[in-house]
Amino acid sequence: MVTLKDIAEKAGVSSMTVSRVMNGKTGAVSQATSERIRKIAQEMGYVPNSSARALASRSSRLITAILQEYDEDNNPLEDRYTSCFLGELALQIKQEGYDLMIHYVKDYSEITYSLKSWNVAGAVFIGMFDESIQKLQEDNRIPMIFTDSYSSVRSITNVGIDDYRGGEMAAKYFLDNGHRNVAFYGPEALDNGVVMHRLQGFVTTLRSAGISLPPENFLDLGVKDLGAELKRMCSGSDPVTGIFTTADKCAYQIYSAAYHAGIRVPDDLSVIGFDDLDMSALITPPLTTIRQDIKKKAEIACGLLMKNIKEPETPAENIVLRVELAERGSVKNRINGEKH
Amino acid sequence: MVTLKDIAEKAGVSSMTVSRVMNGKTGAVSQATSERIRKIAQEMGYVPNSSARALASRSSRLITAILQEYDEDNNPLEDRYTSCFLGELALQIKQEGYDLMIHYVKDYSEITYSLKSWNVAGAVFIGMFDESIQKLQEDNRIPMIFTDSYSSVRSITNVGIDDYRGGEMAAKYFLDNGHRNVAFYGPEALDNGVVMHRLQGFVTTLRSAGISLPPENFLDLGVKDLGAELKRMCSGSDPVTGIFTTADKCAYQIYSAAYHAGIRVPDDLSVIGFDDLDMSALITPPLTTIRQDIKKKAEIACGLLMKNIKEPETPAENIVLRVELAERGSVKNRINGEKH
DNA sequence: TTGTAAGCGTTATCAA
DNA sequence: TTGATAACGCTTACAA
Repeated sequence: MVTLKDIAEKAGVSSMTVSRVMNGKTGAVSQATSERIRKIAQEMGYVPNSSARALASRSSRLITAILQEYDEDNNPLEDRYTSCFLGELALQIKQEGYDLMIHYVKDYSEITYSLKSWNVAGAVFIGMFDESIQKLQEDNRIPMIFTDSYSSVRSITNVGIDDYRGGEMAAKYFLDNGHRNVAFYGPEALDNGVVMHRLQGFVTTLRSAGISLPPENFLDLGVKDLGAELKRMCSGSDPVTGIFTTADKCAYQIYSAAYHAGIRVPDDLSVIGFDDLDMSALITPPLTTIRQDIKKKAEIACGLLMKNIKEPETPAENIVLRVELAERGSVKNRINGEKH
Repeated sequence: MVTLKDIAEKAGVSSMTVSRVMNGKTGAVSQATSERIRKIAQEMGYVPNSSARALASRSSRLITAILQEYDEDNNPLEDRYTSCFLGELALQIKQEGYDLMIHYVKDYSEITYSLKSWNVAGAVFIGMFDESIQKLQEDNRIPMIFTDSYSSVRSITNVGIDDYRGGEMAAKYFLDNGHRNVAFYGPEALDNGVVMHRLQGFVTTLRSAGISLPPENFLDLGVKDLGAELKRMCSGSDPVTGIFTTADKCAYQIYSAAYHAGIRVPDDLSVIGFDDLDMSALITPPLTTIRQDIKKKAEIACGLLMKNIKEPETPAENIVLRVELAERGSVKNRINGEKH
């Protein structure tokens, strides 16, 4: 391993001088020595020891991404939304010259560990951490960026989207296309800020058009036989004609279940998703969905993080990104028969 | 920040004693002191400083996953195969008590940095690194696990699958179902060991049945208008009836292009994919594909890594996992008309 | 069973 | 513009 000292000896200077050069503290070192040292370091294949750096400077150029580890069969990175976000984050963080660790955490002690153990410069939280936020802030003074949080704690920096508006748009689109009996498919809403707001936007908009969602039109993610439920809904004298779901990946499940149950999308059942994953444009029929810009979210998360690292006194801010309707082919217009 | 020294003072012992306790070097410390120290550490919220540890012990409980950064529009983690592998790897590595960094790398110097800078205990390479392997091994003495490598360097530890066999199975399945004119869709094969072997297995099997793949039946990933190409192939006096592709995600593209071109899968065109991503069972028709066990691959990669960390003299081994045919609904039997 | 001393590679601080 | 020295928090090696 090549150290500062090795280079210093070869160059006939002190290791401090080398340190200054390696850190680009030019202006403090003469042009000539600087050049010479840089060259020697290059030749010897010097790579700075980040551990030593972190120890001596009490901070590191290291960011940790904290993901919630639901359970062992449900890996966060198997979720396309999450992997897409993390991928973009990784790219951005690299561009800023930082390194990235990923930490799956199950409980509070694991979060603490991941924050303190490596003297990380900052952290990005991916997933639901609303309950821990208060304590997290008291216990740590490092910049933390949350995503999609609806925590009541005002002093956190968060990047999210307008979930309520997304639900609104979906409802409005169903209404505009002549759907009067619609359903919802998603996780039980109350334990998740994001889902709850999407659902609220959806339900409220329907209600103001005089339409209510009866309990039997709520399909839980854990439902045993989705196809059978769909069949039940889509039959009878007043069949459900449209279903809104809280994530595109759930829409894919609906497509599959519908196919096997002999229900045609969108002729028998229209579907609106949420996220606009790249797959959504590829499936048949292409999925009409509420689009959010995941990459932009990651970009902003990284930007906020850097800002907070450089200026620790930056006030907390909550950024809400827009959503938009990606109009494709999974909703049937029941007025003129067209498919969007 | 709570340090060993803080705990030591509170407990009235030396920091070495605390260190021993924290590292579970029980047997070297009396039961009583051990208990007491553990309790104090707990109360004070002690978290070991990994940087200091790494520095002092010249090794860290840190693994780096090295991913190839193709270009900025093509993030490795957007690839479902990669994110699935990495997700499982993250889980496994956590279970072993190690931390995980991810490094996107573009050139050799970036690999070197990611290996040396943090004194990592080991590295897992995801993607193609065949050219660098030789130099990598000379420059570094840490355990390195490669995946899907067809490097000619014999002394590397690798986990891969039987790509050739996968191609073989696809060809055989087409033949068994009465397809005589088939095509291939994938990246230009020569620059990628995995693709090349899949293709070879495919082509060789066809050839021994007296069938050859004319150049116009090779579709490049970069083709401008996939739908038009498909249309061209599927028309004429001797239309292509089946297409094999090197990854499920490419099969999805085929589905989409076929749909828009008015080509029915599998009635007009049968499709066989590779990987068996979770989406493949969900799309319509469900995709017949060559399945590989991505999670198992990650599990084995982690296992090999740990073995190499604990016993540095472990000889190199190349593990080849089986593939199998996931028979679903995207291949039509041209003999009896059934769809698999 | 416990402690002392030295040192890991770097940076902060102060002095020259 | 440069260098000496003392940390940073921990572990290794050895001593008691």
